[in-house]
Amino acid sequence: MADLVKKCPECGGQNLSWHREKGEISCKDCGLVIEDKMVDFTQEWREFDSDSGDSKRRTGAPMTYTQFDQGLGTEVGQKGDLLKLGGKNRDKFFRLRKWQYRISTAIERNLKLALAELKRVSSYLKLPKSVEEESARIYTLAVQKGLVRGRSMESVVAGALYAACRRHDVPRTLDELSEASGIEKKEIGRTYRFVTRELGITLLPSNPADYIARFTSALRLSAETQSRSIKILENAQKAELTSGRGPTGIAAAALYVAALINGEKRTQREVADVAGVTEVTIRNRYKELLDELKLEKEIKKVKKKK
DNA sequence: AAGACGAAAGTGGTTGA
DNA sequence: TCAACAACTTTCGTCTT
Repeated sequence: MADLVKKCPECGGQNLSWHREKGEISCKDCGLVIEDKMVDFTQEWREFDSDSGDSKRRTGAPMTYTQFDQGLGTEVGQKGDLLKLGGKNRDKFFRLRKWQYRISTAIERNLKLALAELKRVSSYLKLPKSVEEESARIYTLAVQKGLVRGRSMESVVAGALYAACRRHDVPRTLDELSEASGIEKKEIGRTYRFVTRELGITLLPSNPADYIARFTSALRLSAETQSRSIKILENAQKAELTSGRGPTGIAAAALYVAALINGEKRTQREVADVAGVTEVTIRNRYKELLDELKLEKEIKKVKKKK
């Protein structure tokens, strides 16, 4: 990480120091802070015993990403340092401080606004705190990488939230994000893809099963139907019906079939609405499910009971 | 009359030359 | 950069309950 920057852009000196605790790289010659508010992302996977723990662990005081500067603000030059410098250097120092100030306040102002927006959307969707933190982290990274330039702040916020939801296995559909944030669906999708690619965040395609719980309660179906649909999903995955398809469509179809079998019929329209897909998609998935999983018998059984 | 079904044409995004 | 392509949607007509 430290080797990304080898020379000080201001004075050309190579005497850089990396303060891990402060999260910054600065030049020891002229005092310019080159990288600010960096975060050490590498992970130590093991902690051998409680003694080595303290030295391996990289977290210090609690740091939260939902505070706009994470409590890690940096300023160029303290009073004490200035007194040691001669006139010429002192001028330089003031210039640098002004410059740095401008940049950091711009970023911080942006972050402050963005995090307010993020909190608003997050509470609208009733997302857990962990997701909010995660998305704030993603957004902060995006800002530092300059990924927000040319994009609206709101859309990047929405994209970060979407990514964080996926990471925490509490997926919300793009439609829901879109409704909560007022950003167009495709715009969210676009920034989401862009941001995750640029930040190297890899995400598994979301699992249809993660949607089931929410859909079940939205349709007020029984717990049996829910577990039934999850079984159907498992079989569908074995039959390789799930790859390449939209996870919401699969989840919706599985739930629809399960409801049918358990005699809690919902119309395709109802299921389609809560899942955010069309009836047609449900029909297609539904048909595939019947073909591959031999569920016809079970459905007929229910029909006979009538 | 409402829901289920299927065909056909359109949309936005990915992929591979 | 463009064209082919897959998944999904929209729309609409027909069949079933």
